[in-house]
Amino acid sequence: MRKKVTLKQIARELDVSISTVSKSLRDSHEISEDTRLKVQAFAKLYNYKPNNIALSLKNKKTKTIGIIIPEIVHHFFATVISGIEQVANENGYNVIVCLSDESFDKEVINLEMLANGSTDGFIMSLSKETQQKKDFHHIQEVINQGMPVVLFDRVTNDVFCDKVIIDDKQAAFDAVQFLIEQGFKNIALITTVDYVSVGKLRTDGYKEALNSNHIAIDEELIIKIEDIENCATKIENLIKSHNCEAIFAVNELFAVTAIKIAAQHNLKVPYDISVIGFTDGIISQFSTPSISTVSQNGIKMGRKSAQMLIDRLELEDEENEQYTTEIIETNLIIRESTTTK
Amino acid sequence: MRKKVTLKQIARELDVSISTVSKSLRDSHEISEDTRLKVQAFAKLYNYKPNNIALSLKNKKTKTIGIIIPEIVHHFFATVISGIEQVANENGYNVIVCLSDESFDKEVINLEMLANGSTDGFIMSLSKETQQKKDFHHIQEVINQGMPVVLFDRVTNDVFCDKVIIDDKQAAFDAVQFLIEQGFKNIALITTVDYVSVGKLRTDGYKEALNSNHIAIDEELIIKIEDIENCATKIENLIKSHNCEAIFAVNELFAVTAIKIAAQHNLKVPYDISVIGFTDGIISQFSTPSISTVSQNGIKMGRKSAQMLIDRLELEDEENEQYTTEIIETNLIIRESTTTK
DNA sequence: AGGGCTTGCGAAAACGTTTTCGTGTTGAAA
DNA sequence: TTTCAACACGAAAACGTTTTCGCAAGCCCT
Repeated sequence: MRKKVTLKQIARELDVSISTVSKSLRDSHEISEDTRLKVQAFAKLYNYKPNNIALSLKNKKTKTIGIIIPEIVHHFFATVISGIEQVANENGYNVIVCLSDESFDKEVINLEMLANGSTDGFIMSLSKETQQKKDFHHIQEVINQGMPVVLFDRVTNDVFCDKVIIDDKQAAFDAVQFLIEQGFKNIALITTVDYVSVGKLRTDGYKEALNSNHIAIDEELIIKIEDIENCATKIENLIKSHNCEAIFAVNELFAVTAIKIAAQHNLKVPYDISVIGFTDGIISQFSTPSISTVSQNGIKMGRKSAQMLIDRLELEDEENEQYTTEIIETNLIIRESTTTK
Repeated sequence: MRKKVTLKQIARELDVSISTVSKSLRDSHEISEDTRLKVQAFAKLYNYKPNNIALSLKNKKTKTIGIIIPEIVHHFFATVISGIEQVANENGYNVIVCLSDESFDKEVINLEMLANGSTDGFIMSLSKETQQKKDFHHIQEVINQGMPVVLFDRVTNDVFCDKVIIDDKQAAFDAVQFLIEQGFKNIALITTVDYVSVGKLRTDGYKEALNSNHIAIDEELIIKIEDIENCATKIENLIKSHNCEAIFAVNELFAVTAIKIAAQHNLKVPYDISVIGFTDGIISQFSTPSISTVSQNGIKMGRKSAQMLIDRLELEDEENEQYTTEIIETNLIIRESTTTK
């Protein structure tokens, strides 16, 4: 077992000082070519690589980005991480991933754990519980300590920092508008409870689309799902009791579940009901029928978030207090789950 | 902006030495109750938290696990990370995630980057390119330096370390055996090229199942996909040219693609063709028809990997050279894509 | 020969901890 | 009064770097 070699060991072997070794390896002009080459050869032979931890301590920079998200087993979040990782790597950063599991406490613990020197900044998406409690002191705290934070997707207005979002309301509006243009009037909405920020926004977009087309909002056609486990009966009732012609679902799971339940009642999508979902994930692409959906480009979102964070990290002096909110465009992908009336 | 407070600053404020502060906070009996309480109160007030980097440098332990996987936008890998993260968190470790993107070079770069002090050990799954080149010197190198490595799923016999796998061959055998028991004889295989270790093993299992049931292997019924993009024609040919009654696919994507293509040719699954896939991901669960599949428990795999790594990290003295290979059980989940003949 | 410059190198501080060891003060025992 | 232990605290080393500064030797110029 050949342990990693340090400057000190090289110095001892070659009978020079540590400073000389360090300078030689960094091609300092202070060192004669003789010594420089000798040291470099030796270092190469023993495969010397500087210790990152020591460097971090010295430079007060870890070159590491902390990511805190609700869960990773979720195609959208996975793509975002993927995007973050790309840009991070391009800029010599590593990413350290923590999962809050939708729990406020875990979010706080993870944040505090990483804030003690482990990372230079954070990219986060809020947990459901955090959004519900509206308690963001932990985030404010790390910002006060001078660590930049970028919030994405599930954000809040209560903390000032850079943000990357999609225009959820507009995207929902567009989707519903599309359905209306296909001739549908009785359009149902399957959404989340209101404290989930994106769910609320998409609901707003839905309502606005109906309003601007002078279609009355029928509250019976709107159902709010708390947990996916026992949503079946609610959706069942929706499909049976009303003659809904089309459904806008605020995520993939709701969309595919609706399609399944419809099928169980001998209603074929899209012939009997049209469905549009949200998020272009695996489900939308591969289910039969494939699902028309609002595509939010997770990779792009991740890349943008990482770029904003790194920019701020490498600015450092200017103290640019101008926080910006970046909006990633969405687009409607029309597949097999929609048709015209 | 209130920067993080250090021992030194507390010491200066209270006019005591750094040692005294450190000892007070660690409840040393060397310190009088007076000073101890005074220091603790002050530290609490200023929300002192020890700097992780400094601790890492001192202890030569980072309490961080490096994960290197081919990609994260893949349900299986996401579940594994999730499992790793659970156990890591329970034991006070963080995880730092790097993606090789199926590239050998990126795998090497990431490994070397993290090996310079950033992590205490690694959990990896090999990239396709690495498996193709059969070059594992980078992994051997970090092991030689005394950092434990756990390989999972895509492993190799050429490097000695702890491993966590499923019994791919047996699982494939079971799946095909099941099809045979349903009365099918013309069973096709959609698999990967041979250098993907798990693909090869699953292919072996398929063949063995046929053999042990005295069914001749028809090479025309076996197709090997290199990249998913243009596999359509191959699968099309398979479905059209042969009267294959059932298909065993070595992953979800192949399975769902086969079902789609079959549908395009007016062949209904499972009435005309039965299909079994591999990996119980989103696709299998939510596509219509839902897909019978071999379920590999990613969470369990991740948890086990993390546990093995941490065990070895915290053993440290015993130099236990006994490497073990853990096998995670799989089970066949029968859904709508299979029927009896 | 003396002053000044360049060259080549080492000592030491700094980053923030923990821990070992030493040391001065006190009180009590001899 | 001397001796000794207990007590309370500080100095310093260590982890592995980088970088500033100082210093000695050699050279050139006058």
